[in-house]
This record gives sequence, C-alpha cells and structure tokens, in this order.
Amino acid sequence: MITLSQSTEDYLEAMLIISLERGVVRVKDLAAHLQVKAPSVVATTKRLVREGLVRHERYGYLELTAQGLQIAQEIYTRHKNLFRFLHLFLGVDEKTAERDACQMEHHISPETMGRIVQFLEFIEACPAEESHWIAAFRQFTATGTLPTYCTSPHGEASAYTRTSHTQGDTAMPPKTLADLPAGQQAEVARVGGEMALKSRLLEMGIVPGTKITVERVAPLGDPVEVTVRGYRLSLRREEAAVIVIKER
Amino acid sequence: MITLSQSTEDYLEAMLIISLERGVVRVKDLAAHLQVKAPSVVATTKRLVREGLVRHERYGYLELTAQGLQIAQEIYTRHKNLFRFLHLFLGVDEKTAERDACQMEHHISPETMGRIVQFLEFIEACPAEESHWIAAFRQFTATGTLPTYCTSPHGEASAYTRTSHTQGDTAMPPKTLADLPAGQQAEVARVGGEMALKSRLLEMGIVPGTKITVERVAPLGDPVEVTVRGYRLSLRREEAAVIVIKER
DNA sequence: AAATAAAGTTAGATGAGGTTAACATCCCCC
DNA sequence: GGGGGATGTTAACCTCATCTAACTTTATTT
Ligand SMILES: [Mn+2]
Ligand SMILES: [Mn+2]
Ligand SMILES: [Mn+2]
Ligand SMILES: [Mn+2]
Repeated sequence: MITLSQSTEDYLEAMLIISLERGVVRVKDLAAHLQVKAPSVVATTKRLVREGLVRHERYGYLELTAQGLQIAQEIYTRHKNLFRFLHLFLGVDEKTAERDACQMEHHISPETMGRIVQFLEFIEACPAEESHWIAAFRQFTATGTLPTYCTSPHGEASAYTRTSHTQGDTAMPPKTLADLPAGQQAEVARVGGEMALKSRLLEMGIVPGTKITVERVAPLGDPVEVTVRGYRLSLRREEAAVIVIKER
Repeated sequence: MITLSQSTEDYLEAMLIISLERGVVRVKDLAAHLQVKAPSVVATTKRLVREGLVRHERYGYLELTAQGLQIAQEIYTRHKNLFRFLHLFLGVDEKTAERDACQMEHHISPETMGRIVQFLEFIEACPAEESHWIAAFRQFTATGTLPTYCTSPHGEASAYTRTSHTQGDTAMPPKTLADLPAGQQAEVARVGGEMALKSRLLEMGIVPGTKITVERVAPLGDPVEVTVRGYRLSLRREEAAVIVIKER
C-alpha cells in the first residue's frame, strides 16, 4: 500500500475531475486546477508515472492507470461525502465546505469516514418530520436560540454563536423558505438572490404576497417541495434560501 | 497572520502538552512526542524562534512565547473538540479519534470548527430522552438496523455497515449497558474489560445476574446513571461498554 | 509553407522537513 | 574534581514540492 502525500492525492483527484469534465487531461488543465505552474505538474507527474498511477505521452495527454483511477475515485468520494456532511448537515457555506472537504479528505481515517457516511445514511433514511432536531439545530446556529425543551447546561452561550444581529435577544423567527418545516404555510415577503435566479423564481409565480405551502423537505433540506398557486414545485435549498417570508 | 504548516503546528501543540504534563520542555521530550529525531527538533525549533513563537536557551529548555502559547492553545482546543465529536458523537474508537483529530485540527476552517462546537453544545443542551435519535444512530452503526419508523431510501445497505456478524440477518439486540436507553432494565450477562476495571465493577456489585436499571444517560452517553441493588451509580461510558447484558 | 502563438519540458534554485554520523556540552556520581 | 552517560548541536545529505528562465515541440494563422 503506497502512501501518498496530500499534494499528490490532489493531483490524482484533479485528473479524475478534469477527465470527467473534459474527457482528456492536459498539463495546463492540471496546472490551472491546482493553481500551480506547469513545471510543477511535470515534476509531480513524473513521480506518479514512476509509481504506476499515471501514464503520460510526451507532449501529449495525461491518463490515470487503473490503479490511479481507483485511488482518485476513493479520494473524490471522500470529498463529496465530506462536502455533503459539512454543507448540508452542519450548514457550512458552500465555498468553505468545499475547501475543508478537500483538505480533510486526505487526513481522515477509513473508520471516521465510515461513521460519517453512516450518519448521512441514517439521517437520510429517517424522515425530517420524525426527527425535528435538524431544524432545531439550524435554528440554533442561525440565532443562538435553543428550543424551549432544551436546557442549557451551563447557561453559557458559545463564542461561536455570534450572528451579528443588532436586534434584542428575543428569539428570531425563521426567515426564509429554507427554514420552514414541512406542513407550514407562509407568505412571500421578498425574493433575494442573483438576478438570474430571482427572475426564474418570479417566473414560477413566486412573488411577494404569494402564499407557499411546504409539502415535504428532503432529509438534509435539499430539495424542498412546495405548493404555489396550486402548482407543485421542487426547489433546491439554495433557491428556497433566497425566498424571504413572513410567517403566518 | 503567519500561516504555519501542519508539522510546525504539531511542534507548538506538543510543547503545550509537554509543559502541562512536565512543567518544562526539552528537545528529547519533543522528539519522543513527535516521533522524530533530535536534530529535526533543533531545526524546526530554530524556525519557530525566528518566528517569535518559541524561546530556546542553548542546551537548555524550550519555552513558548505569549504568541506561541496562544496558537498552541487554539490548536489544542480544536484537537479536543474534534476528539469529542469523533469519539463521543460519531462513536469512532479512541485511538483513531485521537489520530484523526490531530490531523484535522490543522486543516479545518474556523467556520466548520465553529459549527462542530455548536453542534456539540446543541446536543449537550438537549437531553437524550427528548431526542432519542442518538441512541438510534448508535444502534444503526453497531447493527446496521434502522429504527422501525425509518424508511431506507434505496434499500441499499452501506458498505460501511459490515459488523462481521456471522449470525443471520435478524436485527441484533443491544449488547452492553452502553447501548441501553434511559428507563430500560437489563440483567448482567458478563463483565469484560481489563482486570482493574473489572474488579472495580464487581466490587460495586455488578456481577452476572444482577439487574441494572438505566436511570439517565447524559447527552453523549457519558456518563450513564444506573441503579444496582438499590444503589445509584454513575458509570463512565467506557465502563458501561464492558458490561454485557441480556436484555429482558 | 513559414511565422507566430500556445503548450510542454528541462535546468537550476529554494525551502521545509526529515535522516545519520560525528562532535560538544551538561550534569551526576564516584 | 574528573569521568562517562545523557542530551543537544552541527554538518552533510535526502526527498518533495514548488518556483523562474530558457528552450523545444506542437498547433494555429496568415
Ligand atoms: Mn484535496
Ligand atoms: Mn478534493
Ligand atoms: Mn496535529
Ligand atoms: Mn493535536
């Protein structure tokens, strides 16, 4: 069992991703993807060829060997699972979750990775309605407010729960469609987000004043199924999150 | 803001730990702790002195500066929180959780770290009785069996849920006291563990045949409060885990 | 088909982080 | 107070991973 450095693992992973996107892999793609200069790619590639993980035709394409492909897939799978865990479950923002996942993927044991995958499976197998707690956790990270049935052990608030809210310390209500549990109805207050997304949503009939009912929320909050003016829509979490609501 | 490599961060962390344990830090302690030869310590130390994070008296002790201490503490705090998360929540075994924590501590963003700390706080603030799901997750990791109210999304079992059980595919019942939720009663089948622990437990009256009632389980399953022969005992999770039971 | 642009390679340098072998210093014990 | 073992330092070397500058090969224009 060869043991690879973080850097070389990233070369393999990048080769896999590029080959999926573009079909073939060239030195400059790899250099761009890894934010590194071409000679670095050539040097590392040589080592990988020596290890039997990569083939390289002089002045031509790079290619993963069977063994290289297998390793790359393992890394990439870890990456995707970690990302899911960080972004969908812990609620870390996309960019950061992406970066962290691509770091952690090299440093996490199979045991821990296994537990995380199991945890994701567990959560996805158990409907969100049944275990209300994910929503409660989201609420907590956003506002620092615990559900009423929770008793703070030391009465101390975490230094991390510092959502620059200038408002008083009353519990803040859910604010966007992404915060609503299944079965709730709400009125659209405002649609935020980028212009492209915004107009797509407005086109669907999601305009201020519209009443939206949340029908089902997938295990990790993605996607959300809603009813708007009698139509059934399935919204991605990112979409639901830009729809500001007044709760009723 | 200086950015340090994994390796140098570990030097600082090790210095903190050694100084807490032994009072002073010497080259050979550091070498032993980091599994590295003395000249490596000297070389890295020189860099750290240059950065103003460490003081070093020739042929004498090493010492963290105020700035070095602060960084070391941050790393060590991350380490401990990650360990808690991995071991107590995800259920990764101690050794592995320790190793993984000491890797992840260098590669995790403040955002993600914050979410993890919040999650631990959240879980600890919400009594286990209320949200039954942690116990259900433990059950799942141990046996691969989901609670009845859960619906497997694809009917596929994870490759990770492979508890080398030679038995049929019937759901395996909980086996040790650590697996029991609050309110359950069970009879001791066998007491395992190391001799010292074993005899301590036997002394407490925990012998095969004894009936034990689980009164309360702390948020992460540590400690467990039980009643044995009318006595109230508080057991550490590690202790409860060596008590094999027949469920009744 | 020649000229030019783009992509890839080589050479040589740098710095981190590790090693072994040899030497220097400290300190305890007789 | 002088040895001798433990500890620390230096020197010389290694690999990995990156860089820049200069060169070669391939691809695209004109
Ligand atoms: Mn990566
Ligand atoms: Mn990655
Ligand atoms: Mn570490
Ligand atoms: Mn650590």
